[in-house]
Amino acid sequence: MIRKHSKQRTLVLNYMKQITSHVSAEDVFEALNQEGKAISLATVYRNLDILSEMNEIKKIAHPVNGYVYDKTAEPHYHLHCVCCNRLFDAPNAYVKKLDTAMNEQSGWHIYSHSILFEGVCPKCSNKADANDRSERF
Amino acid sequence: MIRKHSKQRTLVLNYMKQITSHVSAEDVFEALNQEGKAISLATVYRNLDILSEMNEIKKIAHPVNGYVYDKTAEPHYHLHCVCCNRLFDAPNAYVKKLDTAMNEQSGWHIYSHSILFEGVCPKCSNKADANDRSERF
DNA sequence: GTGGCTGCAAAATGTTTGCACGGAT
DNA sequence: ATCCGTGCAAACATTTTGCAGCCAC
Repeated sequence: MIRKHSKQRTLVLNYMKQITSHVSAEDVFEALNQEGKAISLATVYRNLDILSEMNEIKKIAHPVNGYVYDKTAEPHYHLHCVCCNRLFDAPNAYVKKLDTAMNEQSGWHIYSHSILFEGVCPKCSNKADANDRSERF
Repeated sequence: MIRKHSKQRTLVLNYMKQITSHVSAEDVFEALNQEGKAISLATVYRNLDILSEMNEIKKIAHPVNGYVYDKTAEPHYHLHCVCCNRLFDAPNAYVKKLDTAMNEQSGWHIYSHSILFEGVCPKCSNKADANDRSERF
């Protein structure tokens, strides 16, 4: 389908390229409106999906909070904090050879893979320690 | 919380232990009722969550179809067919050392990880080939 | 008898869709 | 002029919740 330029799609894309974490459609909707940029929630949903399709961003299934969008479509890995449920990018590089290996091993045509680490982020670890301490006294 | 035995939870657990793929709550609901085992959808949801909590099964975010449940809580890897959207277990073993490595690299307390391979399953590859062929003639 | 578990229906949540209008090409 | 994109509200799919009665302990 031939896509036309639209002010709203540009708003969404610019917002996505500037964020550092991972956002829901609702997040984008609220952030843009807070900035005074009027846009409807349905349009945010539509454009996030279109931008995913255009490989500008990536839609990912959050382990507990529905779908979130990633500022890039480049494959990389994630850390999920089971305590605060936030999602972070992992610091290591993408291991492309896992794809070719799985390709041969499974008989599938593999495009890419993603790794999701489950754990507790430093912030929540500290909070837990503080709680442990306070519980002891 | 103290858990009491219930006929319905046993039904759900038995069903989960016997399946080979990955199922939604709706799937479990329909399958059990088809077998003549009366159970309500809300109870299926409740028990799937309880069983996850008890580490008998695992709730996973399907990349496109909401949540599905895995017959085991043992960490392992998955293959997702972007064509038919079915989810399969990967044939390779869990690499525990990825967790310790990420632990050191990130400063997080890592529990486990999962790898999701994206690709096209053999069945869909064949279908696509057939289509290509038919389109040519 | 207490308190968890169930079915049912209602509610809540998250996302998509139909439609008439406005804007890009 | 065409037809894609928008806002709005309604529709929709999925999951959760409140409640009264039932059942396990």
